[in-house]
Amino acid sequence: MPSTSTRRQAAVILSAAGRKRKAANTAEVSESAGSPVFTCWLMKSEPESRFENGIDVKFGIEDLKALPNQTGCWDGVRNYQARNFMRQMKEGQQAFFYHSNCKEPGIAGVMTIVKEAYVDHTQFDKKDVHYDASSKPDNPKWSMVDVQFQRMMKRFLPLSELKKYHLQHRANGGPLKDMALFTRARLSVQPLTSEEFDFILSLEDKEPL
DNA sequence: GCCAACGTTGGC
DNA sequence: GCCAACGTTGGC
Repeated sequence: MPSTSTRRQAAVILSAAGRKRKAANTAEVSESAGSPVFTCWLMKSEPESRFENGIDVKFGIEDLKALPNQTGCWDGVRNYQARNFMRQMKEGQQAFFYHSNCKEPGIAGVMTIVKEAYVDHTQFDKKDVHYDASSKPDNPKWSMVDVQFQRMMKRFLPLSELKKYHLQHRANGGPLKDMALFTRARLSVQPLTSEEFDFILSLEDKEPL
């Protein structure tokens, strides 16, 4: 969790350049730097086999759980915004493990960030699906973090249910009205406000909508 | 398998 | 720096 105290009401913040801009949402805003500080995350991965250049890209929450120490590196992110969010992650923060591109998409469990961003070695590996010929070892483009399995959700939270809440909250107000999963659909690593995170956790104890 | 949304690339 | 073409994501 962040060492600086946070404000949750602030919607207008000051960028480093000193220009006023609107925060993406009512996320936490740091006292000092003036950029939004996110503390919770959602990370997507595919739990079902799919072959890319002859290589299976399947990696579901069960695969993470099966690794030594239930810990693995989140490699292969090749999108700048997703990468930048990973670079903001701090050790000890929590992230939802989201299952995408599968029969039942949704949130499967919770993991912990156990190592902050470092060079993703797969960008230099010609055999890797996510090899990037344009990235040079003296100036690597892509980063990854290490994540550790924390727990399964008490019940799987399907995208369809989250979407119902999102639509409801968009109409009448509520914590999921701006959730990145819906407003930034293709982003594979996304920030959640603590309000979004806590609300989603509260759904575990509710009946499916 | 379809295709909408959207990020990236590259010509100009 | 614009923007059309292209490629990818990911729900359905």
